Amino acid sequence: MLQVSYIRDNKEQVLARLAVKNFKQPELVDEILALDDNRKQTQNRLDSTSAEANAAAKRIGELMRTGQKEEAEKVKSQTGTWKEDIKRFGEELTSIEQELHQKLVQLPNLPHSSVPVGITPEENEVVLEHGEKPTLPENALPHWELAAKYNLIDFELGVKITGAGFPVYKGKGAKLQRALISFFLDEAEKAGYSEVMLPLLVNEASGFGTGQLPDKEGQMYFVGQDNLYLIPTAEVPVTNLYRDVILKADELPVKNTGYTPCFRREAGSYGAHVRGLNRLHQFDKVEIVQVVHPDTSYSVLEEMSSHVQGLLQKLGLPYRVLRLCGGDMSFTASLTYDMETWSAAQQRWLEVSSVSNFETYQANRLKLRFRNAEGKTQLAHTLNGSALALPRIVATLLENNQTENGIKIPEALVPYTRFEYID
RNA sequence: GGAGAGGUGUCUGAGUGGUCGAAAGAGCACGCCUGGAAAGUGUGUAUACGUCAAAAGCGUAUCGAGGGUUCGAAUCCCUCCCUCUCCGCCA
Repeated sequence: MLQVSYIRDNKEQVLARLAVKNFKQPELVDEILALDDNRKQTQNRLDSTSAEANAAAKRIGELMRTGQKEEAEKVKSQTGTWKEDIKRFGEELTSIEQELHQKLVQLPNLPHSSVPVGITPEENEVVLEHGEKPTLPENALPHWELAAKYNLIDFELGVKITGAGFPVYKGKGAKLQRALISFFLDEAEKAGYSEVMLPLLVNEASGFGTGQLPDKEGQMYFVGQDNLYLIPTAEVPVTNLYRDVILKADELPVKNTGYTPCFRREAGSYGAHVRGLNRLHQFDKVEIVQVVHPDTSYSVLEEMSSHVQGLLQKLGLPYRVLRLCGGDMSFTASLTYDMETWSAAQQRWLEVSSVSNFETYQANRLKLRFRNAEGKTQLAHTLNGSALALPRIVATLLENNQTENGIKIPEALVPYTRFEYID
C-alpha cells in the first residue's frame, strides 16, 4: 500500500510510475487525494468539537466536586449539540476512511526506475544467462515420462485422493524432494538466514499484510468454516511474523528462511504448459525473506539474487535471470528478478524462482517499522525470494541429467539423497 | 464440545465513573558516581492522526475489537474475538 503523503508530494512521478506498471485507473490518484483532503477537514471538525466537549465535561466534574450543582447543570444543558456533532462527524470520518482505504489498496506498488516498460512476458529483460544448454539424445524424455519410467511421481494417484495438480511422490522421487528441501535450507542457513517452521493456514489480516488480499483472493484456498487461507507461499507467514512490529535499528537486517508446502488454486490455467510438474496446486518451496533498512534494500536484492543463482550453479542447472517488465511484475513488487532453468526435453525456460523488493509497500500494510537514527519510526523494506521452488527444479533436473544409466544426481545433492543415480 | 477465569504500556502489575495516556516495580536509554564495572543515584522512556514550512507546543484517538448508557468510561451494559484452567475428545 502506498502512503498518501508520498502520493501527495510526488503525484506526477507516481502517475508516471503507475503507467510503467500498465495501471489502468490513474484517476484513482486524484480521487485518493481528494478523499484525503476531505478526511483531514472532517477530522479537524471532529477533533475541535471533541475538544470543546471534553473541556465542558471536565468543568462539570470540577463544579460537582465543589458543590456548584446549579452551575454544573447549566453547562450540561449545552452539551447536546456537541454530542450530535461528534457522532455525525465520527460517522463521516469512518466512511471517508473506508472509501480511502478501499481505493488505496487498488494502487499497485510503484516500479523501480530500472524496470523495463512492457506488458507481456516477452518484454522482460534478460539480465544474464549461465551454463550450457545440454544436448540430449534422440530418445530423451520429458520429465513426466521419466517420472513414470522410474516410478518417482504418480499423478493419477494424486487425482484419486485429491485431484489434478496434487502429485504423489514415491521412492527415490520422495527422497529427492526431502533432499532438495534439506539442501536449500542448509544453504540458506550458511548465508545467514535463520530457519522458521510456520503455520500453513493464515488469517485474513496476514493475507492482507503481504498483499494477497484483496488482490489475489481467488488464487488462495479458503477454509470457510474457520475463516483461514491456505498459504500460497511461505512469504505470507514469514513476513507476517513482523506485522505490527517496531524493530530497533540494530535488529536489521532480519533474515529468515522457511520450508513450506504452497497451495495455489491456479484458477484459469490450462493446456500443455501445465503438464507434469510445470504447474501444481500443491508444491514445496524454501523461501528466503529479509526485512532491511531502506538504504540497503537494492543491494540486498542483488545479494538474494546471487544466493539463488548459487543454488542453481551447485545443482549444475543452466539458467537465466530476467528483470521483469512493469506489466509482468506482481502487484506488490518494486523490482523482481525471475530465475528460469532450461528444460532440455521441453525446450523451454521454466520459472523456478522469483526474487523481489517490495520497498515499503508491504511494510506499510504490515505496520512494520524500525527506529531510525533520529529515534523516529520509519517503514522498513521487505524482500523475499524462492530459494527454491521444487517442482520445476525436479523437472529440469530429471530431464537434463538423463543418461543411459539413469538420472544422475548432482554432486552437491548426493550427501542428501545418499544415492548417485535414479535407475 | 461443556464449565469457569481473564484480556491494561516493552514486561510484571495497580486502577470499579471525573484530578487516568494511565500508580508502582522491572527493563531499556542517557547522565552522575567509579581507575573500569557492579551497586547506588537522577532524568527520560507508547503509537497514530491533525495543526505547523519544520521542530517544540497544542488538539484528537487508542487500556482485545465493535456498539451502548452518561455531561464524562480502562472502570457500567451488550455483541464478537482471543488467552488460560478444569472436564471431554485426541496425533
